[in-house]
Amino acid sequence: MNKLQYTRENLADTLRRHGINPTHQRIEIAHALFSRQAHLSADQVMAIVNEKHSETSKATVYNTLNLFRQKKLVREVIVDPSKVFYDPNMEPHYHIYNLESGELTDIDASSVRISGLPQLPGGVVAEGMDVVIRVRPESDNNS
Amino acid sequence: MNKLQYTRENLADTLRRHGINPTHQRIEIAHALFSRQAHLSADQVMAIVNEKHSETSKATVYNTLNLFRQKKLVREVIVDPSKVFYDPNMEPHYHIYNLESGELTDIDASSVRISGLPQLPGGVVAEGMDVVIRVRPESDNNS
DNA sequence: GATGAAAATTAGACAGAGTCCAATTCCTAC
DNA sequence: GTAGGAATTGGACTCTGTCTAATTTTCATC
Ligand SMILES: [Mn+2]
Ligand SMILES: [Mn+2]
Ligand SMILES: [Zn+2]
Ligand SMILES: [Zn+2]
Repeated sequence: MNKLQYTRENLADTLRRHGINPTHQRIEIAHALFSRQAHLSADQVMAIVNEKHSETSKATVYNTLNLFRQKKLVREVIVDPSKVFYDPNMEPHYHIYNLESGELTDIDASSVRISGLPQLPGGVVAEGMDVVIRVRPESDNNS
Repeated sequence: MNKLQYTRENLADTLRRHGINPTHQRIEIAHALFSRQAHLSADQVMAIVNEKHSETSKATVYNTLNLFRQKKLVREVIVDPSKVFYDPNMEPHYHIYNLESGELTDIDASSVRISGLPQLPGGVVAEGMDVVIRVRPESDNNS
């Protein structure tokens, strides 16, 4: 499925293919997301990118993640009311969200069949569908 | 479907049935949500409850909405990264979210059929499933 | 009706995510 | 190497939501 290594060179090409000028900061942010194939918050991206030596500002992290989203290089996952997650997996897929741990897991969409959705109201076009299964550890009476 | 009027008296009974002590503030907050049958943010609830004369603090609005959620009187809808919506409709249903206007519309779940979802990982139990169709006005190249 | 304890409410300080802006730095084309 | 547009930066700012200690309300018991 993932044919190529996430080297800086390959990532720069990917950025160019998405119409994004591949700067040093942008490549590092892309590397953080793609090499891990994980759902990361802006804060987590910031920490990863600056762990060796500080080199990318908060403003740039937010600017870049929004740019990536606009250019459809990553998608946003809105499940935690306190922060957005960024997902480098653009294949159609759904999520399991553990309310206790905050852990976010992918569900492959190819096996899932959804039918009976109504017509959309006029004048709008669907941009995507999010499916989130909220789960809790067994026998947990809280929150 | 909604057999009874949302009078303060009936709402007080509903609160009691959910194990919630029906105080003046809690009844007003319930009334804001149920009489409108709308998806409201904490801020909107606050504005409605205080529009005649200020009588409910921000802390109480947040406390009460969280209490209602715990007691399963309302549900949270997480679609806007900047705020949570509270939904008095506890019937299984899904949502259409207009990314441009922020408008949130219900989709009746009874006609929707979802199959092929994988087994949940062990040790967790599903608390619910959220389905959100993100839409945009036709021919809108932005955001 | 007074008394006291538990429950609820409150103002305002606080925290964290995300945005904005003006100043600086970086790239690229000449 | 110069000019100009693009990108980055620190830090102030906004907004949603939480926390806390003080006050008010509720309610059972005398
Ligand atoms: Mn570096
Ligand atoms: Mn009133
Ligand atoms: Zn994912
Ligand atoms: Zn709804």
